[in-house]
Amino acid sequence: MTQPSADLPKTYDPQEVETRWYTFWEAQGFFLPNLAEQAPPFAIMIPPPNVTGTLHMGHAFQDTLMDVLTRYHRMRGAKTLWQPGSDHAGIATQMVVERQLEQEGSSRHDLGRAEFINRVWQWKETSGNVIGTQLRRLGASCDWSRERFTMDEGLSRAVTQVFVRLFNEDLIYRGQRLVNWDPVLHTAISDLEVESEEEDGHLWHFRYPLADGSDHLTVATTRPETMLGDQAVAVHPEDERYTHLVGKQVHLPLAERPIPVVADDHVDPEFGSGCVKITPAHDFNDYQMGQRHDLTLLNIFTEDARINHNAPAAYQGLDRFKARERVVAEMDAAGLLASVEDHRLMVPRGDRTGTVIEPFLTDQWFVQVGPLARPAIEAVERGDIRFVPDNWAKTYYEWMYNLEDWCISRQIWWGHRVPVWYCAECDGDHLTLHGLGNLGEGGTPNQLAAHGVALVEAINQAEHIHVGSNATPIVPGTEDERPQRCPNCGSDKLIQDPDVLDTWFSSALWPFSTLGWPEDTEELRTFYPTTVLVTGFDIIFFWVARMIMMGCKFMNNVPFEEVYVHGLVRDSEGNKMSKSKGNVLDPLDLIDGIDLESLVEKRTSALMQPDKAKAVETMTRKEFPEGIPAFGADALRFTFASLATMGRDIKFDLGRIEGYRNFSTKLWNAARFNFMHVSQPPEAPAGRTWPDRWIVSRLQRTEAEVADAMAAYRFNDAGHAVYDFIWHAYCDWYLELAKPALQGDDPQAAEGTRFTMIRVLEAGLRLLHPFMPFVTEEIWQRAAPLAGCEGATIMRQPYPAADEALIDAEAEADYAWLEAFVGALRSIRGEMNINPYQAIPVLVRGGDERDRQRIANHRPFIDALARPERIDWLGQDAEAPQAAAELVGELQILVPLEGLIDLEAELQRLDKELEKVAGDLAGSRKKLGNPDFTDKAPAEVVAREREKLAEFEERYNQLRGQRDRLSGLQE
RNA sequence: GGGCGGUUAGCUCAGAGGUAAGAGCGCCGGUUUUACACACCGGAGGUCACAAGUUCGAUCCUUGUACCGCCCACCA
Repeated sequence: MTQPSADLPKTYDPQEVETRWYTFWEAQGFFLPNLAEQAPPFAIMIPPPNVTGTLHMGHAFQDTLMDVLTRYHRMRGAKTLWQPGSDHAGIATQMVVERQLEQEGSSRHDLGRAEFINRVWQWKETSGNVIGTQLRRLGASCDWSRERFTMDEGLSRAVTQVFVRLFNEDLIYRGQRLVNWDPVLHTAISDLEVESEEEDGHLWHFRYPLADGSDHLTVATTRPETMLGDQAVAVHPEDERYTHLVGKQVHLPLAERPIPVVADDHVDPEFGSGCVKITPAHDFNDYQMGQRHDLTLLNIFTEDARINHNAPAAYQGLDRFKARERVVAEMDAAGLLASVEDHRLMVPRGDRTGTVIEPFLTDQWFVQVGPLARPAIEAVERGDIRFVPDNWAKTYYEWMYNLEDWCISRQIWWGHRVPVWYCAECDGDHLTLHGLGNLGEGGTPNQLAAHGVALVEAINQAEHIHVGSNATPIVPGTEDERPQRCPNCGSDKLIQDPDVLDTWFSSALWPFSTLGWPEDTEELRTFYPTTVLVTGFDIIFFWVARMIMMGCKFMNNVPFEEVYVHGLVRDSEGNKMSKSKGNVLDPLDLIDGIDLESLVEKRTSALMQPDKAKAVETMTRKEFPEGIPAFGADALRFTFASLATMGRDIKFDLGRIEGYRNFSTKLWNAARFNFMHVSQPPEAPAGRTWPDRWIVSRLQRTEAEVADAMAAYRFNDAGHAVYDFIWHAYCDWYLELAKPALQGDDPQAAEGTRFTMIRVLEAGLRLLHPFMPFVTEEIWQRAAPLAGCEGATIMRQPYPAADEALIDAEAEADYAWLEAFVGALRSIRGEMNINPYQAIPVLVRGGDERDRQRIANHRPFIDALARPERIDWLGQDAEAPQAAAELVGELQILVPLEGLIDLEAELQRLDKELEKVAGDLAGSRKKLGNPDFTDKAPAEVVAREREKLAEFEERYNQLRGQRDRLSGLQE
């Protein structure tokens, strides 16, 4: 068993403590749920980070919230699973490894498919999943024994199952469609992976001559190069300028072929000339119009967006942007360029490569989402899934009602390969094998056979296989991994579809695939549906919606009951953090610290535009002149929890984390104080003093507050309640109130105080543990035995729950009185600049019997906290000396001025106070003078207002009298 | 074009139809007291973006305006 050091240093050193405890927890298996336990389940699936990724602030934020929830529910007795894992991140990972190969002067094509995939696995084993280590540093209490990877055998089987079942239900189909094509990656991507930004461009106006040479039409385009694929010119059917031309032909320049003029509602007569060129194979709108008018789909691009053989010879092989220049130049030369104007337009770019995406005509696999969407929408409507905050449900509906079919095939190598085969014999003409190495150039199976090439060998060697639209898919039977023979001809020469599935296809299954589906496992029965999903709004469409669809489809139940949607972590200026902007903070640097030079180096090395390095450096040096100190994981976690307010982005500033680092130190020192006074378990006292009863009462209130806040995912409120309790109630007041007894000469009183002091500390540690797991464990290990607790770890102790019976109104009233009394004296001291250690004589007057008793009973506390020299009662009519005065209820507290206080200063102070009370008084009178208020407002509100008025009046008169006496004496 | 969110103390943010709007940081003044200067004590600081409406009462509800931000959408 790990033990905290016997002599606690003055300041808490998180680094050593944190790693020590994490190792212990993990080794002891404290993170694993006990399936045999009779307890309600609580499960959270981690949104699987990319295996290529490192922990950024967004992760750290999100994972902190998940861990707070996990630890909280675990301590509350739930059978708790936080399921960790990572995502194979097809495109991202493939890019990482390809970049490596590039540095070695190689490429994936040099390696071939099988070898390349090998290489990726190798990379994954050695350097993948850095995040796992980082999560541990953060304190994440995931069940690492159940860690999953989306390409694990089990998860891959789930992918195949899902694909085959959807395919057999016609919910997955293959089709030739216009898709978003990334010419750098040579793959299709989904709509969601395209990010459109407004950019500066031009609008070119071209003249297309009529075929009969009589006139011309002017069309406007932002993409001149696509004209090589134009199939028509469209005008609005009611546009009188052009109706007579509909049905005629224009001559398409450069391509030198005739195309028709068609009429279509979609054309906006107000825009440009009111004529639109139609390129059905290269624009989504034009594709639609092409369908309506039965136009040919003429593709003029290659896979890397060069001009292909369908265009005039002079253009073939040209890059799209070069082709654009050339088209413009030639049109201009031919006198057909009418004008050019500047134009802002939305440019679609790939979210990974940043390259301009092309609408491109290819064969792809799609999920028909309509039938899947309906139950998923209903699940949220019915309340089976609740979004927190609930406005996100609207965003969800909005998207779900407008779903387009989901393109799930990707032309990359790293990922789950589409579980579809084709028969080389039956489909001998529809399959083309490319890059066969020494077997030759390639060709269809039939052609290869004609040349005497062994098909199986060719299949194995093919670097790329093209599957024609008419090929017949063969999918595995439900239990099989792959079909052995063609069901049609019995041939075993089957060729697998070359595409892999969108990464999100497998992540959509995460909530059940990680629990063992399609097997009916105990974990699945126990933890599905999971309790809550914690995620950012940015992946509601990518991931959340798809999990709901898949869960409803394959589990007949929602994947989670609640979705907590958090905001984005931004820098202190409110900018999105990004490496290319050089404004990122690494959560690990906040935990362990980093010196300025390293920080500057780190931030300037990953810039997109290297010329910004100077600015980034200046900014960094200004913001972090001393670098970043090691705040510790606890401080970082508490900061995130405190900033986690509903549906709002958070700006991360160092002041906040510094404050919470201080909080951990504060707690540390409160513990040191305890250990100074408590060395063995104190005896339970026969009766408790009022400060003891008060702090216990206050603890119950805090516990209730935390429970309410946690139930509503109000992490900030929960954190604040604990903070306020520990710092302001326990440290500032309770420990100060404990000192007289601890240092006094009544051993029984001291023992009773020790008893309460250590037990409240212990409860406070448990209360705080989900937020600050490390420092609480470190202290708890030592405090627990003294507080009569047993156990190997705080993280498996029961979470403190409020006990109504321990709420003590009387003790709370005593405390409130004392706080006011002491506060009054401190305020006089503070404002009159009296040294805190100079004893001051105090006179009291007025008040009631209760006040008398309290002054007598609480005298030791008053002495300790306010240091009066003596307290004397003054008769109601007795002449008071010149004095500074405060009021506690009706009790007047006077501090004689003589030798202590400046009369002028006290008069000013009184005037200020009088002014304030006069304002309150007037407000209250006005309110009560309004018959509408007294008649219509609820009786209790009116009654409370009357009480208030009486108080104000009393207070005002007292202050007035004091002021008059003082100024009278002055004259 | 549609939708969503924001505007409260110098800064970062909480907040509820009804006392006198809060916290942390920062600021000002005081204190090295035997847990803690990463501390303690006292204090200053807000027309709750603007306008109208509902109400006995609005900073909170409604509508509108302004500014900021985000998401979605096919105007070439």
